[in-house]
Amino acid sequence: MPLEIKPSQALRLWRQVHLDLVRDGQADLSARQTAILLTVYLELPPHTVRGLAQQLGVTKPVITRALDTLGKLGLLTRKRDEQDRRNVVIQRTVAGALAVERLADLVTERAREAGGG
Amino acid sequence: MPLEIKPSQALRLWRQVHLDLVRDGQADLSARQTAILLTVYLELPPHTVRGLAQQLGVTKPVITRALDTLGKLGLLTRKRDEQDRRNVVIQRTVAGALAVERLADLVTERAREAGGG
DNA sequence: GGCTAATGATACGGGTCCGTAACGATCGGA
DNA sequence: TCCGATCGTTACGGACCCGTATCATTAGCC
Repeated sequence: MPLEIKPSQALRLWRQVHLDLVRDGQADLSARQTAILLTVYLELPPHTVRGLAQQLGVTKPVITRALDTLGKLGLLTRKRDEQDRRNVVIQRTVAGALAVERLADLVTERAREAGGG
Repeated sequence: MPLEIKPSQALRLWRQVHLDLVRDGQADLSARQTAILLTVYLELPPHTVRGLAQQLGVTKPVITRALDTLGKLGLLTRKRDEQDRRNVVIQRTVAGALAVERLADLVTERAREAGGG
């Protein structure tokens, strides 16, 4: 069941949600950080720095730094992989799950309002 | 006609579009910059620094700096208001209009794919 | 043990952005 | 003309992020 949405609706939705995020005083995440956060919470674990770098098409330091920031915000954590101690596994947190859930509700609600255009 | 979308669909859509933006090597815009850009292109002119600051709930320097960056990227321009030379009018550009249009298409297409979940 | 390969983190110089405060330019009315 | 109000911008010290190159640690294999 495809999701029917017109370009004008899409833009209104995109704008309104971003306005909400800014006004709610949420952390001003960049597109990269948002992509990382949602990938960790939507895709099946395990998530590694290298894997994320490949998925986003960016270098590893970009991921490391984004994880620093997102970790500082409490949205996710890192843990050594005990099977292969070279790896670091990125894990979800309660605060991160709440933030993602809040975003989902925000988009859903704004989508309802953005109808008919 | 409201836009029916489930939270899980909303999140998949949000993630996929952000992934596309990152992978396409677009400028890594923050939520604030995106909100400003779309406001200028969706709302009726004229747009001023003060007006944008009020709409976003941020201070004026935040808008000035965002306009510096977005202007450097060619996504919009500033012009003195000749009626009241204290004011600066933010104007759209061809490159900006194209970028916004591309975003609209991106969201629309990904929405189609994000259906059924 | 010694080698290579792979992982994630760090160093570096440079750019951007933050919030607060101050600034110059401009308007409008006394 | 002068003076307060308003506009957008800039200064400041500090924090974050960039891309490239390099690093220490670990794994796996001989």
